[in-house]
Amino acid sequence: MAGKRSGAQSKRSQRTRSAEQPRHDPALSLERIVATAVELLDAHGIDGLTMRRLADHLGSGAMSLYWHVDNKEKVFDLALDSVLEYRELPETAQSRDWRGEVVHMLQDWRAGMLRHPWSASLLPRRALGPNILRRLELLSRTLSGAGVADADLNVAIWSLWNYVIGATVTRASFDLSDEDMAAAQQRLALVSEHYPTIERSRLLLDDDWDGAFRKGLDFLLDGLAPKY
Amino acid sequence: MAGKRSGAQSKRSQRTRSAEQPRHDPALSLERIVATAVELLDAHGIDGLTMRRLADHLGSGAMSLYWHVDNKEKVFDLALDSVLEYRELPETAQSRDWRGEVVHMLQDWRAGMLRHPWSASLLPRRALGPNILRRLELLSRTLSGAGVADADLNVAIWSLWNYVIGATVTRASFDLSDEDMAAAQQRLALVSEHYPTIERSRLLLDDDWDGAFRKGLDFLLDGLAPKY
DNA sequence: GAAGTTAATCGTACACCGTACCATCAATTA
DNA sequence: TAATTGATGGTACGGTGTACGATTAACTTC
Repeated sequence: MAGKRSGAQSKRSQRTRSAEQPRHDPALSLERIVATAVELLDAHGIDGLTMRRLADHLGSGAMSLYWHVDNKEKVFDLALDSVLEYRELPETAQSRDWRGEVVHMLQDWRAGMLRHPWSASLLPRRALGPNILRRLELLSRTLSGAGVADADLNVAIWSLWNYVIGATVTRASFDLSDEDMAAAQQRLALVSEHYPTIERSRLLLDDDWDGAFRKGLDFLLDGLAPKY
Repeated sequence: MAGKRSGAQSKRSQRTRSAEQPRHDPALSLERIVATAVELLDAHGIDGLTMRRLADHLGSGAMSLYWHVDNKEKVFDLALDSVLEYRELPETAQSRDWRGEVVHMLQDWRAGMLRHPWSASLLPRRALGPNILRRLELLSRTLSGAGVADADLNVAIWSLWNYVIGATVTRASFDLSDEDMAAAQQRLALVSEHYPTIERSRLLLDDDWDGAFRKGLDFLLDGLAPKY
């Protein structure tokens, strides 16, 4: 099988030879493609990204994309990963306040995905991109530095990961159109009837999502590392 | 706008008048449609469900489905919700061992979704179906009965929810084809190089997902309700 | 009975999708 | 100059969701 440029990451790239352009310089590039894909996803949602539309916005023909990208799935992969870049806190100053670091990174994680709600719905079906791995590595290092034993690291990381992903996916699923929101409101009427405890705790009405995320995260960290 | 049978839940149904058939009895029914959709999703994954194929398996024409269902999205909604039915533990015996109850229900939740991996990837974009609400109500009631104050209930529920959803979505995303698994293995080679801490803790290699889920859940419950 | 209404089914058609295949052209290399 | 390669894109194919309208069978009302 294999397309024209399958295998590793294709593209020209390193080859320090000289400061010459590859050939002319190509109209398309992976970077431009991914950036435009993210724009389209932001603007029109996950179903609003089609190869033809993407090509249009890039001023090229649809099939030209396929020289740079194996298929549409890859575009999704790249778009998702591009949203998950993370710049570390400027001054780590040697592991001081590990808890603050963890909270910061996880809040940033969530915030980054919520800025692009489609990313949450993309997540379930994709493997781990490099940026996710980088975040996991960072998290591991921080927890490890805080004294968490290697044997416990696994569970700790997964717990935090699960919490963040779940929170993000959930929050994103509530970012619905006004129409859907109206339907949801309507459903809440039924809720009060059949689900009294939910009603009493105002579970679905309280919209301080960020605060709830932070609080729950604190509880989880309490449970994970009561001794540190 | 509106299709022929929009509005509430359509269908004939209650009307206790007499034990007579609605008309003849229709070849199609919401129940049959949903059940078959779940079969197809189980067998061929999320992209394997098309209206035409669904109709074929039901022995009907594709457009016939649209009398019972507004559109394909609704089929997904119904399929997802149908997977999330829950039978309570037979003998609740008045709130004894609330923690055991919570763990049971959340494990069941996760297990149910993992039995139908497509359900996890469906979740992010759908609103709360009745069965999810029922589970949330149950969870609320149990925690409330265990003494959690109404003010804290909100955060507690969301934390548990987040954890379960995240764990399920993550686990499901690793249920990939053999081919994808091979690619993942290959990526692990790079991991060892660039992500030493991940490598050391064997984060991605340890596959005792169920155990990790249980342990992390315990940690979370420890943090949530240390005093109960 | 007849006539009208409604529940339910489905064939056809349309716009759009991802992408295989192949032709094309510009720049580089020989 | 000729050959090679990087990069682009037109056309076409098989598939999708579903709008529209025709069709039939059962029930309701006279």
